[in-house]
Amino acid sequence: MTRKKITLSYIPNGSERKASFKKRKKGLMKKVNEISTLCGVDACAIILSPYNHDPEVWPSSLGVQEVISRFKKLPEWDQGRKMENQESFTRERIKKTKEKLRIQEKENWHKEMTNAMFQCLAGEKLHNFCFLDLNDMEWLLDEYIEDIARKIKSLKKEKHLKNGSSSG
Amino acid sequence: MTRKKITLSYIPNGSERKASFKKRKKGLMKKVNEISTLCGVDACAIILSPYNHDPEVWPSSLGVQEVISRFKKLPEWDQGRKMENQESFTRERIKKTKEKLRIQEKENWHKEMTNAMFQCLAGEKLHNFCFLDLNDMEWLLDEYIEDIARKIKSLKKEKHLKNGSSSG
DNA sequence: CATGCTATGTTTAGAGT
DNA sequence: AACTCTAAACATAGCAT
Repeated sequence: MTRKKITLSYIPNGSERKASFKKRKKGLMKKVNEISTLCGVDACAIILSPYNHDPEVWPSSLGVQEVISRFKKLPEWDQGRKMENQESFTRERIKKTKEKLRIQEKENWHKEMTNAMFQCLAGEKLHNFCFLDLNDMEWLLDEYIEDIARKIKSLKKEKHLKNGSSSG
Repeated sequence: MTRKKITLSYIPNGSERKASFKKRKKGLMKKVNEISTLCGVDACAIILSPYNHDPEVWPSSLGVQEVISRFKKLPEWDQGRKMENQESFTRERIKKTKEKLRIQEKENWHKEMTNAMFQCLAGEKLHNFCFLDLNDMEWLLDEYIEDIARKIKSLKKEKHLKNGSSSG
């Protein structure tokens, strides 16, 4: 079998999650483009992900600025009205969000453990972790992992050189 | 046959376009919800359409405010950087946009004609039309149509009463 | 005009490279 | 890990009600 029915909940496996994100981001971008082209409406999407430190935006930065400014300008909007037709959706979302929260909390614990470990390795630079949010943390961790991988590699190389050429 | 391959261009027929919009809006909402749930990212979509006077927003007004404020706050973003990976997409979009523009211009002419007609019916209130954009115009027109429908209804009722009870 | 249906076009999970 | 492939899941155009 090549595909199972999706269950709408957080994908625990990191690389699986990233792969899914990449595919779905592309699909979403296409959809936003399609609805705006086919139906002649202004549409944009914004994604904040740990995979790109900057936000990812369609149809373009300028386009979004425009849509946002129109969104903010509308006098009748007033921070949360006209959501009646999204009400049921929102209600359902609350349930999902709570489930997500539980998973996040579990993950947070894991991250904290990992962070503690990394602090031992990377020193006091990490003390300002408390000022960053989770996405930034994950990004930062990736950076450190790469950094450490590089160090390991260079150490191996060094060892190899020592063993290979009998320097002494 | 029940379905043909879509050609990505503005749907000229109004009701067809609206139907497509409704379906695709729902689909887009689902997708935004899915990517944020499955991949644990913050995502939102904003649509400005002539079908709703207010912008339509996911996951919620507050959620969008949050995403927008984070989007605007990010110091490294700086109004248009990090768009390299969307560059080719944007280039293609320019072509589509030009085509869309031509169609819009045609539609605008039509709307102006219709507006002129309504001005004759609704009087000088409409003189400030020139200060509004097209979406607002359409919304306003809907309002006037409803208003006129109400008047017609009440006139009919009046006539009915006169005919029914022989009020001397 | 909205809603529901369904055949078919489109997306994407899982597996392979 | 990033890319390709493919079949199943999913979205939706066109039609019917």
